Amino acid sequence: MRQSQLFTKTRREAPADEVSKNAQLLVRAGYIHKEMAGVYSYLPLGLRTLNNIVQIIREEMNAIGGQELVMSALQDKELWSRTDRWDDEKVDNWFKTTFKSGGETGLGITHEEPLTRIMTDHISSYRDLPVYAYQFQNKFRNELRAKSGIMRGKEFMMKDLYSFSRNEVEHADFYVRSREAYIKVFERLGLGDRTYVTFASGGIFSPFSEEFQTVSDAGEDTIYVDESKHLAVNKEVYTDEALEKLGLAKTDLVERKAIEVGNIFNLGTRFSEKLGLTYTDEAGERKPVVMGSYGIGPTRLMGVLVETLADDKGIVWPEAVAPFKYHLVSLGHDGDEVSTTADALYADLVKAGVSVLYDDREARAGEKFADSDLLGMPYRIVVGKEAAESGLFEVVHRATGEVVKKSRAEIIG
RNA sequence: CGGGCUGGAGUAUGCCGGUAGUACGCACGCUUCGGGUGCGUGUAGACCGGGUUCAAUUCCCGGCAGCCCGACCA
Repeated sequence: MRQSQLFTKTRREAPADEVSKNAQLLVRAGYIHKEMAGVYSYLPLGLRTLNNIVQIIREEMNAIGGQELVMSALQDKELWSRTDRWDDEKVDNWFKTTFKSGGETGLGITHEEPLTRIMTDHISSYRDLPVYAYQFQNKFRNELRAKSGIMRGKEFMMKDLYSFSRNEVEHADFYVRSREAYIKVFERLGLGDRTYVTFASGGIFSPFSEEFQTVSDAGEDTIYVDESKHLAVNKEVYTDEALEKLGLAKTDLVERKAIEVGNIFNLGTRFSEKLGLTYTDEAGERKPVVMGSYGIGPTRLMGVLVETLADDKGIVWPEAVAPFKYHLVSLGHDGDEVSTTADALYADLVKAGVSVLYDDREARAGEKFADSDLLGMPYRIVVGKEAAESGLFEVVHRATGEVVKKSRAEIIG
């Protein structure tokens, strides 16, 4: 993509109404636009990044048998009443509204209920199980206080997968596989080293659950990390009982601030019993389906990546999620030899299918470099006089600043 | 939800009870061209409602919006 055609522009100064690093940088770089407190739009560069994150998660969910679908945002009050999760006394962060024809609806905060009901149409025999279904969708939660930029919004994207199994054994098998899949996701995103499987409270669902916590000073949670075992315990369940269950010793644990980037829950038969999701087993006996739910927040992850990897010059994307692999920066002017060389290289890269953002704007080198640092592509290819003459291009690694000279063929290769 | 703060050109800000200043941006011209070049000209602004006052962007009240701390976060 030619940067001269990109409608978003960078800003020299951070917006006054943002304090979090992720929002400041993403707004300055033109990745996102703030609509309201806790509500952000994703602009072209931001969407490309988000889509890359989504694709990694999608691949890993598919790899463990997940089937993608998408459910409605508008929710059926009657359905949620059956599980006692409609009443404001029970769940207080609904965005509720009314139909012109009368009656209430709400914007989806999560999707256990609708998916369980969908499954009642399709599951009736043990032969129909197990089923693993997931979606990427914006969730709406009427938080009293949005904060931390895109890491905690009122509208945010979530990947939510739900498992439907015959029994606890089958469920436990998938639960373990989902945990492994999550670990792969965070590794691919470049967050593997600092993301810990974390023992936590199960909330309303069960006594315990597992979270995936990424260590970051911008985090809201406090966890206790065993670095050698790469495990952690959330402060909320930092008890002798929990530590014993995990085989962790207090003396091996260090306190860290962290942000929750994923979680996995055992749901048991709580939803299937209330909503009538049963199947007939081999013996002809009707049984409730055993469920689990598994969430990851792609938009939050995007914020976490900025928080943990950015430096004082701007964003630093891991290659796996960057909107473009290369930022081709031309220092030429008015069709001179330098810009002709850059144009030719750009054409070759596009032809070869290489992901590249081409800064073909009429601007000074300093401004272009500053913008390039801010935008955070993994590699910058600089085309100046030297490159035009020698045919060797400076390829600068954004994260380390390391410079390597490469020929056109080597870059495309 | 409790506590605190803020609201002015597109953005970021200084001052102020009486003609709203600066920087960046943007437009035009010249200049410059490997880390936000320099100069000139132009462009553009007080959240909404009420009150006090001769006079309110400024002070007071209410609303709305935003930010921070805490609480909450299935």
